[in-house]
Amino acid sequence: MHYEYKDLASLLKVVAEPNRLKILEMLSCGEMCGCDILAHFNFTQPTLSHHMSILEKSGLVNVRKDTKWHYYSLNSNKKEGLISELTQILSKTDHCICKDSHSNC
Amino acid sequence: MHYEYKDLASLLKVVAEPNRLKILEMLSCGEMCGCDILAHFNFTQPTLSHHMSILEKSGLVNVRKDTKWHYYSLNSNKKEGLISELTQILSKTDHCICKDSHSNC
DNA sequence: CCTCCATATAGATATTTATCTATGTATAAT
DNA sequence: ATTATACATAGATAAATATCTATATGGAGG
Repeated sequence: MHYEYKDLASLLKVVAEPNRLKILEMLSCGEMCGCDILAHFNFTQPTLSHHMSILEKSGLVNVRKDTKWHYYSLNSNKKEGLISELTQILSKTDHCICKDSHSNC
Repeated sequence: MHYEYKDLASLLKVVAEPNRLKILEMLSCGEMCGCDILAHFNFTQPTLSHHMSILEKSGLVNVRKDTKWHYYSLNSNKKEGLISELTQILSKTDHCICKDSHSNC
């Protein structure tokens, strides 16, 4: 299995969760602190902490810590990288994976 | 929770799996039958059947059944819809979700 | 110093899911 | 007819994960 599939799939998994999608959409408008994000959801604070940790580790979201508050923002480069990688892998290219194989496809 | 998040997240979940990503990349070159797809993987035939069923149900992949063989192909409309929805939800828009809320974001 | 507030961590639980083996079904070929 | 091939289904299992309650940490303000 090529690494690119695993890496892209991991990043897609981060995005493939309704609450995290909504968080990312909110952050597309500009940075927000955790407590303001939390106000838009029904789940508890530890659950938000869990989601923010996943978003942070993925690189899709940056954090700026100002004393008590953590301000989260979207990492545009990572976002664009995700979209372009997904677009590319789903598009017909000159280098077709099937042509490398011994299989008769 | 808005339906759009759940629906888009479901579709992203289909794509957020390394083997399915590879299958989709293979299908971007043109249609293939199951047995030829299987030749590119280490898992068993029932596992491929499971993945193809998920891809089919999501609408990302179409099937043409010719007697013994099932020929799978990428549904370009669905693919483009996925990419455009993801792009849109991650982009700054006039209608910001935060501006609808009573929260002070 | 004590109390609120923002966030993180620990630990438990229920659900989802990717995989396997075993088996069924349907078509093709000999 | 019997055998081989392509695919699906059933049932089991192990791993991942989204959520909760309870608790810890650390800064702000009285």
